[in-house]
Amino acid sequence: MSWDFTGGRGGAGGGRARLPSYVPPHLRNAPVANPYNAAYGYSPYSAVYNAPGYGQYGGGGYVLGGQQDFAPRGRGRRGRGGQRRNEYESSSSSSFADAIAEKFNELEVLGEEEAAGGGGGGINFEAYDDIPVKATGNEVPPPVERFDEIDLGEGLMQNIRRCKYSKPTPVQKHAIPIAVAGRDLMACAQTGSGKTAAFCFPIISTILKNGLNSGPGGTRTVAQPSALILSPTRELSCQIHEEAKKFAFKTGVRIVVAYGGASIQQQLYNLEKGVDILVATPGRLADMIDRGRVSLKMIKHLALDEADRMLDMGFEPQIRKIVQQMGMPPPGQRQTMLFSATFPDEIQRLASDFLKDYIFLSVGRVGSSTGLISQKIELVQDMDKRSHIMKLLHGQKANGKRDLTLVFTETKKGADALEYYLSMSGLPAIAIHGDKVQMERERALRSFKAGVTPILVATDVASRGLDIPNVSHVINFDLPKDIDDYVHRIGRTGRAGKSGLATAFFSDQNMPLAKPLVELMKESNQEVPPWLSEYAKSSSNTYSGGGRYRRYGGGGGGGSRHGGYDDYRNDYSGGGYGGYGGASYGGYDSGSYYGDNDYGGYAAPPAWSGLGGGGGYELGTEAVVASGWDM
DNA sequence: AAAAAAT
Repeated sequence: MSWDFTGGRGGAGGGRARLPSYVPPHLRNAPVANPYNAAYGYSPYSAVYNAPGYGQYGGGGYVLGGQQDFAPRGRGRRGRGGQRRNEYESSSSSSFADAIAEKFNELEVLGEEEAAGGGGGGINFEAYDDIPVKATGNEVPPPVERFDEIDLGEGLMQNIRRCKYSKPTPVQKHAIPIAVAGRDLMACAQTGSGKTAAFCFPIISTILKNGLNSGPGGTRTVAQPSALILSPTRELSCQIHEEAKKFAFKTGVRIVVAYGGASIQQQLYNLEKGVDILVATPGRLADMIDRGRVSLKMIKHLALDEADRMLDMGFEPQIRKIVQQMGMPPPGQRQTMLFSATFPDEIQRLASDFLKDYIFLSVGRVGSSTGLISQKIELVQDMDKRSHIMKLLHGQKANGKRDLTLVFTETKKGADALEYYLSMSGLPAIAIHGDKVQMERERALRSFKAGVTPILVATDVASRGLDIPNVSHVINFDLPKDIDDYVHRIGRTGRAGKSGLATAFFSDQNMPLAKPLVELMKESNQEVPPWLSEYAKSSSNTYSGGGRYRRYGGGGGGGSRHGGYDDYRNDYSGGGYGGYGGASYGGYDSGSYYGDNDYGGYAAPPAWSGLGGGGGYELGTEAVVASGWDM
């Protein structure tokens, strides 16, 4: 349903080929800048963290390092991503190795600049001293403080150094030892906190230890990867692929990406050359399996990025099919790792089918302080949204900022319409959404990243995982129905230690979101507009969950609890979900699962202090890093 | 009344 104006608008396109969707005037007849060929744009944050470290580490569990009042709730919001750009397949590279080598050169140059510049960019790390960490499950492997505490293999270690990851991020400190131990893992960590590396390092390391597939692996035409990484969007799969290639540089580990909207022939050809790690979106993967070109029978590692999205209503059947009905070894015979910044209990429950004796890891900020992301909610009715966004954007223009602004709309049509409106009004905007052909999607993203069109109007296709440097402003032109989507959306800014602004237009349509939004803002110490608080109060009785778009059953009770973050196994007050034998900490009883508006009355922080000889350790506080971050 | 994901 993309628009096609090129044919009908005063001959604007001249004799050019018709494009399947509207091209803003400033992009017509001009080559799109190609940031990718020129610079990898990896930003170089050497991990500079003031790590107070864990508290003492005693016997059965961690002793708190501080932050005694940490309540086990909250969500992984607050992206502080390392900056890292995507590089899609670039036709200009003479060879793969050259291309990668170029990237590392870029890295090194940037790394020096960054080092000279002082790394922190003026960020006050003091404000981010406390990152609560929680890991539950049987016999949880203890975290590490440094990459070299674990034998990841020389090749990988070298790449880690090349990437200037001098120190693991908090999620990496915990997840890597767990994953290297071969354990299953469900991990919640902030947007931009280094999740990609957290699952890639152990996978690459293990593959190196166990020996690579010799030759093409499998037969010539049936690829048999030993690891599979699934993600919910094509662009995110690309990004993960790019990341993973850097980590596997010169190790011999082969990584191939497969997603829809691009030539399957090329992807199949890449697979034929051999693959150890396959990064894919679900549809294309299933297609390849159906064609008999990919077999999952040798899978030893399965990672789902944005796992809660992958298991939400629309996606879950596909994923279940791939994981359970297409030849993959069952849990216990493979390692399964799920990562996301948000993890509702309902989804955790679904996901537990895929896991065996897993560890639940939660690394995030609770009641996060001053906030790299400043959230503003404005009361703007639908009919006033356009004039309002014009005001905002013109204001930014006047500031002479060259920063990027990411605008979210609810629908694809809405994205196109807004792109058109902004473009017609002289603002350099471009849209990205799932009705565009892949090339246009990638072009839009490139053009945005390069600053050619510093305004990107997007649907939720761009809400998760994408690491786009320099997004200083996220505008929720339309608020999402689900608060988790809001969390992911605003997590596109405030990355790499920079501050970010998130502005939302709240209209009458958004009443059901009032309460969860207020809770979220309070948790992140944002100033809540009085009118919104009022809405939240009145809506809490009106909307008791179960809205049309409510993805997760929600049972009611104010409909405000938004799961995630806590191991649902400890949150369960009823009968047994077999097999979870007591090892975890003493389990705070999280109060009523249903019915309580305020996150259930967590019985209180001290509840875990008596962790007897069990497995789970608790909490440390750590400083945040501005590096190695993301995904 | 939605986005995404195969052709």
